[in-house]
Amino acid sequence: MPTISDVARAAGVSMSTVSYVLSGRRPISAETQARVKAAIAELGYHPHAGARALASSRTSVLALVVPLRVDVSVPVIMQFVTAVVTAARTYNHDVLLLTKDEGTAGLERVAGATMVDALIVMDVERDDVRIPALGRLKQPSVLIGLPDDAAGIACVDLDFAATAAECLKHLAGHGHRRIALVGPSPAVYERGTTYASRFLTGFTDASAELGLDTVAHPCGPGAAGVRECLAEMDAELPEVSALVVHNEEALVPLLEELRASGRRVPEDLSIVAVCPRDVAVSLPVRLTSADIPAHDVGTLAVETAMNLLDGRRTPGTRLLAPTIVERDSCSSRD
Amino acid sequence: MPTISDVARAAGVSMSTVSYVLSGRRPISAETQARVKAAIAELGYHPHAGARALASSRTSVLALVVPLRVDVSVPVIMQFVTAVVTAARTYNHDVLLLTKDEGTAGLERVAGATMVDALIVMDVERDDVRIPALGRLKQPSVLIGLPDDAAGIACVDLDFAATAAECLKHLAGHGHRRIALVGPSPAVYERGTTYASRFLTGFTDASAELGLDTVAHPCGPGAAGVRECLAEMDAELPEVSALVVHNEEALVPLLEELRASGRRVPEDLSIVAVCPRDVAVSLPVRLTSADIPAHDVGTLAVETAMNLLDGRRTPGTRLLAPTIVERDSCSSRD
DNA sequence: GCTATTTGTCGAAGCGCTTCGACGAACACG
DNA sequence: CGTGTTCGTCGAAGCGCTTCGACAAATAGC
Repeated sequence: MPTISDVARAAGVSMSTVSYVLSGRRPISAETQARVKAAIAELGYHPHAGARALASSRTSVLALVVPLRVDVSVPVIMQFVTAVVTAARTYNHDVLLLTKDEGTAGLERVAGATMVDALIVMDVERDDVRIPALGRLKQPSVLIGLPDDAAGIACVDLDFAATAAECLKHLAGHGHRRIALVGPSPAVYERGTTYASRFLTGFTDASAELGLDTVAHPCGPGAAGVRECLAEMDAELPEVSALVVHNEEALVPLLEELRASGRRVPEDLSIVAVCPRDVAVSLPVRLTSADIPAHDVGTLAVETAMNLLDGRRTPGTRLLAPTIVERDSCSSRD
Repeated sequence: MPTISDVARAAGVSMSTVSYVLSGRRPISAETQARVKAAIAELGYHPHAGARALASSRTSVLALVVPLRVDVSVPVIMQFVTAVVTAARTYNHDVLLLTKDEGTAGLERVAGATMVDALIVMDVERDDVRIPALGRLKQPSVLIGLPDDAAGIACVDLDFAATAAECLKHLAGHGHRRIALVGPSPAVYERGTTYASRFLTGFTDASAELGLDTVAHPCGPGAAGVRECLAEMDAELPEVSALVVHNEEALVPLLEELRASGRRVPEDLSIVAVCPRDVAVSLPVRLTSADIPAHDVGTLAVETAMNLLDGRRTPGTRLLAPTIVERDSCSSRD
């Protein structure tokens, strides 16, 4: 492996000149640059990441903490991950993958060892123990999600309250007045992931504002969970004409259950789902949905981290506005 | 951030002694060890990863290259990823995540910069351009998959040929003689991922050996793909009594299509699927399946990498034996 | 009891890079 | 034409760690 001094010798310049050609931190004449670059290419030189990190205290690596086997849908997680990795690469950074189950120790390990320049943390909970730990690190961090108290840490997420409101407005616009929310599984609420409660709050508020009759219920896993949820809703508010489904896992069994009980979508029952685009279009009925913009959120998280690294001030919290895409699961009721 | 010399001073020893306490490469008396460890704990010392990498040429990081938005099922990819990350941690390594779309350049970048000790590459194709590139690196690598010519690189995968044979034996054991294979989408074959062809070969060979009547067809995406695939099979080999499904994406639309056309599973048609356990159990009918042991494969890949790093010789290719788990989608035919 | 060996520790030399200060050369200004 | 600047380059001092050789002390071997 050639080193910077091999390059310097080959190009007939000093090491520092090579370094400045690479970093652009000082002006170097065009001819010298050309010679250095030629030498680099010819020798197949790559700067040693460790040496660079040691000398510059910059690693060009971002940590990304992902949840493992939780009730967040796996494809959505993967979308975040690919968005973050792709965005990081556009800033010449790589991504070190940590799992949530390492908890606080994992964060302290990679930060303490100066393995990363910044951290991006997914699936933060209402009162996440990792937040104070992140605050203690010398590296900046960005949360994907919105805890009760972010303690000054930057957050990025979809605006779930606004999303709920949009779903209701969409249905109300189609003439629906009696609407039920099929929420995430009770486990999600218990775990304290705030997107569930933010959505619920948005739902309740918008319902009042629009003067609708609504109920909301969590929905447990599997066909059994769906059946139970539907039954309870039916008891509390009979004859709903539309469903807002904020639970990806429930989508397949829900449609199956409705079909089995003879309720057609959208003729008998309209549905607006909150899920990524590809899930919405891959089901038997193409669902009108509020897309979860995993890609945008991931990209924005990386951008925020980069701003922080460059010492730029950034807004504490960025909530992305929802977009509803009309497909085939909503009918008008007049 | 305290450095090793802060620790040394606090413990009243030399830097090298601290280093040897940490690495265990030289004998250090119990008392000294205790003092050093106390100092480390008190100061909250973490060795600087870059400095360590520079001095020792070891990074404690593994690269993992994952496919992005391909026709491999996302949950399966995620299982590999979590298995690799978890296994890596048991060896005190972290994982740097690369995406396949960076191609050869990504491998050369992280290896050339000495960011990683070894590379694990998923989704290798029949004649993958990355294989020669991997051979040129100074770091060892492990492939998940089995190319035509691994060029001396270690490979780990499920034994798909044996899996196909097991599926057929299972069905034959239940008295089925006319069996169809619903294969991956044509795109998978074209891309040259060998698991598809290995499975197909195993299927054909076992079929001949067992004296069965079989057909095999790829199956395109969505309900349309499934319908077309079923129709063609029906034309070529009418009245099959069982299906081997080697296509996760097709599972949901396939079951839906069978239900719609009034064919009950398993009364009218038996099914053995090749998919991860959780997919098999989450469908309307719990499927008898050959589990894809993503966890085992990922773990084994990391173990292999570690052996390689320690200079231990390892077998060139490790193919894991399949396991068929009986559930509710196979009936006996006498 | 005297030479080998082992045990426990230290000092110093790098690992490959960035960055600061220095300095001559070229250029600008009045 | 002197005096400031800017430009382009160099040398050297680290960044924090590992590891090699050295060496005193303790232990073993005969």
